[in-house]
Amino acid sequence: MQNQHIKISEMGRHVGEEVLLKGWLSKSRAGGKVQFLMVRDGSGLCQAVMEKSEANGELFGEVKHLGQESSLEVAGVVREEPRSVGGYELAVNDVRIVHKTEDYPITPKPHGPDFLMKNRHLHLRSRKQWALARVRHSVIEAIRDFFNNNGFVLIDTPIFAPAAGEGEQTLFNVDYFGEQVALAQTGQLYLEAAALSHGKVYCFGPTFRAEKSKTRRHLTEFWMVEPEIAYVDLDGLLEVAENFVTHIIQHTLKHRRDELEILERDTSSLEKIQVPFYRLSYSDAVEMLHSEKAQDYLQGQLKEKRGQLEELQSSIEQLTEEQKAAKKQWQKDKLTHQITQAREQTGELTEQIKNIPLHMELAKNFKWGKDLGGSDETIISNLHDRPVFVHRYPKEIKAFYMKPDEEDSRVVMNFDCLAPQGYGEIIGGSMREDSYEALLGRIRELDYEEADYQWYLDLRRYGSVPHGGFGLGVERTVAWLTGTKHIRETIAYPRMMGKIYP
RNA sequence: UCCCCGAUAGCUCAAUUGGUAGAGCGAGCGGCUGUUAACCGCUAGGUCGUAGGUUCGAGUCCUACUCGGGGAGCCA
Repeated sequence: MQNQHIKISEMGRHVGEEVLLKGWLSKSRAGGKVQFLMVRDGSGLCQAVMEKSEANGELFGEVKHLGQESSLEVAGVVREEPRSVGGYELAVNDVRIVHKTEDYPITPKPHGPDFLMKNRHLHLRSRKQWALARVRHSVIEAIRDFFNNNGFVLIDTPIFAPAAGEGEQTLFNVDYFGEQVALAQTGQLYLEAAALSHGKVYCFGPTFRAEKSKTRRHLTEFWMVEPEIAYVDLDGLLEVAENFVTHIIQHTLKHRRDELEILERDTSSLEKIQVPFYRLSYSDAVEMLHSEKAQDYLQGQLKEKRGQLEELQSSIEQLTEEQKAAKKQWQKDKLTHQITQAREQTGELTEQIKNIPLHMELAKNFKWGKDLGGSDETIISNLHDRPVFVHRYPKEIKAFYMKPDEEDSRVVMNFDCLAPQGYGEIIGGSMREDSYEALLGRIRELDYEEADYQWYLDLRRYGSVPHGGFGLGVERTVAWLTGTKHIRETIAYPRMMGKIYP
């Protein structure tokens, strides 16, 4: 074991050399005279091939009985091998067993989400979860780079917060030396204060929402980055936001190709994305929902889904035939599994088909003044091939600190950014009310506790300037970039309603 | 909070109209020189989520509860 220890990702540079890999056995296939060990070491995956010889007979037998996820060190010669993952493999000379694992719970077969979440601490080792974590890492790297390289100063805002930022019902309450405080839902108010010191600032950390939402888009603890800029207007904010999102995409595409491929993400829709994004006022969005175009789109969807359903049903019939004809038991089971899956998809499609007329009704009858629902957002984002900014929402459905539009006092100067392909809202932002009187009026109108907001009002007493900012949800962004259906896989230890272990 | 679906072996799932619990994978043992969800043979593995009810008889029907999945509302 004198060989140089290298990472699997570096194997291409060591062809023909004797090296040492240190890692874990992710899978193995044993033959009588040769066995294939799939080794992972955190940097990648490598097939190590061990041939039985007179000298290594005992070791060969021992390695053969190693359980999945045993940890080991493997010495051998790197060689090119097109049949192997990554194009290289290791011809094994020696193996040192570090730890023998027995009965590893997660097998290379399908598992249910509940089981995987209960074994999240082990699930993190699986290939897709590994890839997902690395994409997340790069997304966060891109976020930090963008702000650090564009003159923003990082400000860490508190997690114990005395007053509600928005929506008082969704707070997690904490006992703070006998006083009831809440876990922060946003750092924004504190950030506004800091923006008046530095001009451009951002905060980045976890935020907490006690929303009782059990959907694929919600967590109770999620990471949000929030920039805040002094002397900016709404157009300026939109420009920052679109440059920011584009930077994240390009950075990820540049550094995480392999991971996106493991995740089977079709990157072509991401490659296309460039500035400027579409800009649509709320009022125009409402009109779009009422338009022929929206109805046509939904009709098209209906037709497409029905086609898919028919296709699925005929494939189920075919699979059933095949299953009857299958001789081997394992073939039958494989087909049974496929049929089960197809049936599940059928159920999903049927549900979607059932919902489309409902969505058509919702869109057609959408009343100005209401908030956009999930289906409305999906319609709007799917009518565009790039992200869409929807701006200037009705004042009544938005937070107290948002600044009304001078040209139309019914709406505020805010915006949401809708990611394509129905991944929903990834950004929410606004211009902030900078007039003392107007802000105080709003606080009184909504019957908030005036005393709690004195420091916030101070910002309008002393050198108030036009300012604004936005927040981007990391998990939703990662879900979109990776094409992950459920947000719970985009963070190592998801916190959701009723889920706190491990 | 509301609506829909589900809970059977370690895992993924079967079990006809209610009639004494099955398979694959995984695990163990053996066989096989290159496997890509390998393959072949054998072995072990179960309080059918919990509690009650209907019935001669309940995994299957009914009620309540618990847990999970999907969605609505709300949101990033």
